[in-house]
Amino acid sequence: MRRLPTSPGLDERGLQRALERLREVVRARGLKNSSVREIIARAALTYEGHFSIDDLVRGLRGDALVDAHPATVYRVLPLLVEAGLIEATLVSSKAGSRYERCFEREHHDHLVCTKCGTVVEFCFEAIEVLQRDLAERFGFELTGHVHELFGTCRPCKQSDKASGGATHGRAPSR
Amino acid sequence: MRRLPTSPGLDERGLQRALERLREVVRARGLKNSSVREIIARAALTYEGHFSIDDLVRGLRGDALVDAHPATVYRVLPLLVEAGLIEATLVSSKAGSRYERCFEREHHDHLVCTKCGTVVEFCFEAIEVLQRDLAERFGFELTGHVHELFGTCRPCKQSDKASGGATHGRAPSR
DNA sequence: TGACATAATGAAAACGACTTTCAACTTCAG
DNA sequence: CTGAAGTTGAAAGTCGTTTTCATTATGTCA
Ligand SMILES: [Mn+2]
Ligand SMILES: [Mn+2]
Ligand SMILES: [Zn+2]
Ligand SMILES: [Zn+2]
Repeated sequence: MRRLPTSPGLDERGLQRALERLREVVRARGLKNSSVREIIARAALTYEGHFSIDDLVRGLRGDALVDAHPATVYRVLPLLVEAGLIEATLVSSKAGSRYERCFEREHHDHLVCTKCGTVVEFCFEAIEVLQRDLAERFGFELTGHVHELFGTCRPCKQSDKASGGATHGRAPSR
Repeated sequence: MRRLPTSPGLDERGLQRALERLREVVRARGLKNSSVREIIARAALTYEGHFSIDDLVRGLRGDALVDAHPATVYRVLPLLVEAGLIEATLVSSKAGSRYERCFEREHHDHLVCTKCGTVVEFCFEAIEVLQRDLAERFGFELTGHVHELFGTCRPCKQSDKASGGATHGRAPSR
């Protein structure tokens, strides 16, 4: 059982490898290259942590790069998923989808504090193995899984006990 | 690792216990009793399997009982969740929420065939234990989790191989 | 180096699940 | 019984996401 360090954004060399992979998918699907798409891909790949579509759009504007239209971002993200650059994550949040880079990162799942929104990323091989066993037992070929744990982190537990409800830090992100 | 049998709807005695629990919550929250709410609760508790809000509304109409307005169902379901009668399930389906009875049923997670929609309900204590260990390791007090496995069931795998794409049974339920 | 076919884009409208508003209707304590 | 307060259906509103459509960008083939 290992906690993963916060993922830094991809560096320029990694970015090049990722964009190359994107271009392969674009070629394979008979699409055309587009600078806007690559700008969105760069923003997604260099984002540190989990992001919503809105985070990305705002980030683009903030970076003073050409800002892409939300509709375009909505169109591009599925392509980035197909290319294996990003993946949907924290799927059980009822408010909008969230994504994170998966390109050149290892698989992990999430432990979330429902009070303050803290997210711990972990990699637990024993559980992964049991999941595979289970799928095999039932004759399924496993293609993916969603595994999110919810609870109260230690700081939240303590401030709950002490002050009867005040939070210790940032508010839950939605 | 155990596969759960398909849950039959609750029988009349169980229904009475469940409604009693609902009435306790209603009382505790200073609400009033309502026949419509109990009709919706009955429909939810006797539904066999996983249901969407729409399934429930249609079921009510079909049973020739008083049909409740969708808005009312949307209002009542959270109360049933609070009372521990039902819970949200199959949360990663991007289309509307799904629920299932949890009152007098044991906890379980889901293995879903993404081709045909088949859902296998399983109970895997070893994984449950590891989840608790993990949360404790990181100082979290665990309150819940979402665990859904995705894959291809044996029939789908075989029809894929044989006919190059035809499904063996019903289509994926969204 | 065009010129054409076709993909990509922004803007706005449409969508769908869900929530809120509001007037009419129940429920229930006094 | 009566009134205060919760509940309901109907309709409007919200919000994330998708679709439509006119315009612009890309790439292939003269
Ligand atoms: Mn993550
Ligand atoms: Mn189930
Ligand atoms: Zn916390
Ligand atoms: Zn199947």
